[in-house]
Amino acid sequence: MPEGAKAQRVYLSLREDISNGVYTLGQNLPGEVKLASVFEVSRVTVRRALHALCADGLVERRAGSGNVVCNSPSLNAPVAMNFNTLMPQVAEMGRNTTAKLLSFTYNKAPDYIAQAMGLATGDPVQIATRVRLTDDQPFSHLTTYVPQAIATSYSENDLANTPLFTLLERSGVTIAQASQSVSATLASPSVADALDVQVGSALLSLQRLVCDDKGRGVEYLVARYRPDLFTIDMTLARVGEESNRYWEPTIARDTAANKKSVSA
Amino acid sequence: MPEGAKAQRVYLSLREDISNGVYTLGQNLPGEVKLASVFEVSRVTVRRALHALCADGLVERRAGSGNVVCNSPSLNAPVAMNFNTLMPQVAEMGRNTTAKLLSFTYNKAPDYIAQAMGLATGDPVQIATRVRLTDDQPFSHLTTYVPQAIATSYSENDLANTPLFTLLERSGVTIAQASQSVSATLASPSVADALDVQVGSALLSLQRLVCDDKGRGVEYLVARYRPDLFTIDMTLARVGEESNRYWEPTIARDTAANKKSVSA
DNA sequence: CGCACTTGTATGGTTTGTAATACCGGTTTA
DNA sequence: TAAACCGGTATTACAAACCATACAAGTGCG
Repeated sequence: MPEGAKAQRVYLSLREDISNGVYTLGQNLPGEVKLASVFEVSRVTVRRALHALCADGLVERRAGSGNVVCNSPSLNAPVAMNFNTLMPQVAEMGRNTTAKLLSFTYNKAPDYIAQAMGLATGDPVQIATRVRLTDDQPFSHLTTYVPQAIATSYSENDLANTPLFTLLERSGVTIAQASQSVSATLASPSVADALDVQVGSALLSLQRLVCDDKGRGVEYLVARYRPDLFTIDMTLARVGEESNRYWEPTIARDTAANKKSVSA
Repeated sequence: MPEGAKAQRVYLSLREDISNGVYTLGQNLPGEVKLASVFEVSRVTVRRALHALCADGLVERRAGSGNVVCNSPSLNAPVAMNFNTLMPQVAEMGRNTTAKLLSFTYNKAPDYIAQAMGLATGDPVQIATRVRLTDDQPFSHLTTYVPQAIATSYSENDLANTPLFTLLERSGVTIAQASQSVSATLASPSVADALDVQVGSALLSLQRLVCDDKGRGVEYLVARYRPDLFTIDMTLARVGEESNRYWEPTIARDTAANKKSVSA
């Protein structure tokens, strides 16, 4: 298997560091030879990455002096969706953002999904892939799996305009519980294309299983988010006495105050 | 800029499709020539990708017959730490895992951290970098920033053995609130080395600001987690009536039951 | 100035990924 | 059985990416 372009890895890594505040706007960045030894590549490769950063307007190259950071991408970014209990804000977002339906089929679900939802292997599910945009910028790539019996109660058109929760609850499903798991993955070509990022970028990954009051799975979500446009924020309060102190999530509908405290 | 290995793109794309249910377990996958034309690469390139998939145990290659899907990824994942309210389980983990102190200095904090903690730019903070391992596998890379006045109440040795929360509360600090932000980043050379992953791998990223009862920042955490060994899990319950339904986090100390439902 | 450091440029050679083509052998189906 | 498809293998060729090196030129500082 090919190793994957090294120059691109250097480029992405440096871009990360800049947007994460490792290198601030003043006069910084290690020298080319230093970077080359850190990344264990040749200086030519480092230069390719630096040229790309320069073309992006992130660094300015000064012969004899060094490379200075002259802009930060995510600083003035239209950041971010934020949520505490995750779901409610997603529902609210449904009104402020646009969605695009990429694919829509009925098929049997992958085993691990069928198993998690409590379906027999081979049961048909509706598989829909959507992309959500804010200000014409795609920030999330969602693939949902819904048992066919439930899914037939709404149309392909509904899906493009209305959040799935609303559709499900309108269909008479009583949503009771959800369990979700957050992780990170690399952008595969298809989602990279849909999210308008480079292949190999880091993406926030979310898997969610939604169950009704009878414990049957009604939705399984596989989501990918652009980390520069989307973060999962939450605030916790320390409660309890003495040796029995523990953390409790703060239920904050209006979390505007938190946005500034922990940037991203 | 290099384009990034084609064979790898085909590999990732196919893997995505398999795990997303586009190709199910039966007898499928288009022929090699068909795939080559779809991806607009040569047949040799497709074959490389298929060989890699075969080595992963995802497809079985049958001469004369075709390629059949024989497994789905993420099934046998060696998952994972899991937590709901994040903090308590971290404290529990402190006893089951080992930690290694990589660096320990007093220095001025980066601008954006000083600002978030409400410090004057230039105020010295203790900067400690630790790696946590489970079964000798490093899974998290933590960098903590603590104001020097507070940090002097415990020793460098304490830090390697005891969770920071315990140390802080033992020092008389009244921890009141925390706000955190979850995202994804690429592995930079230094953390990649510490976490034993390739440079450019995807990592789960967590930033956390902890404040005391007077609203002063007492700890700022920058954490990186290996997505294959660590996920953030949580369960939510749907409560409320009719139009006022919303999600509420389930406070689950014992979340063993959730582990199986949403794998990773 | 002169030294130490930086980026800019040029050269040559090696490695790697990719393409195009041809041929062999197994599988399926008419 | 024979034709049509499939994957397995091999060859040749080309281009891109990468590396190592050396040297020129710009900058900052004592």
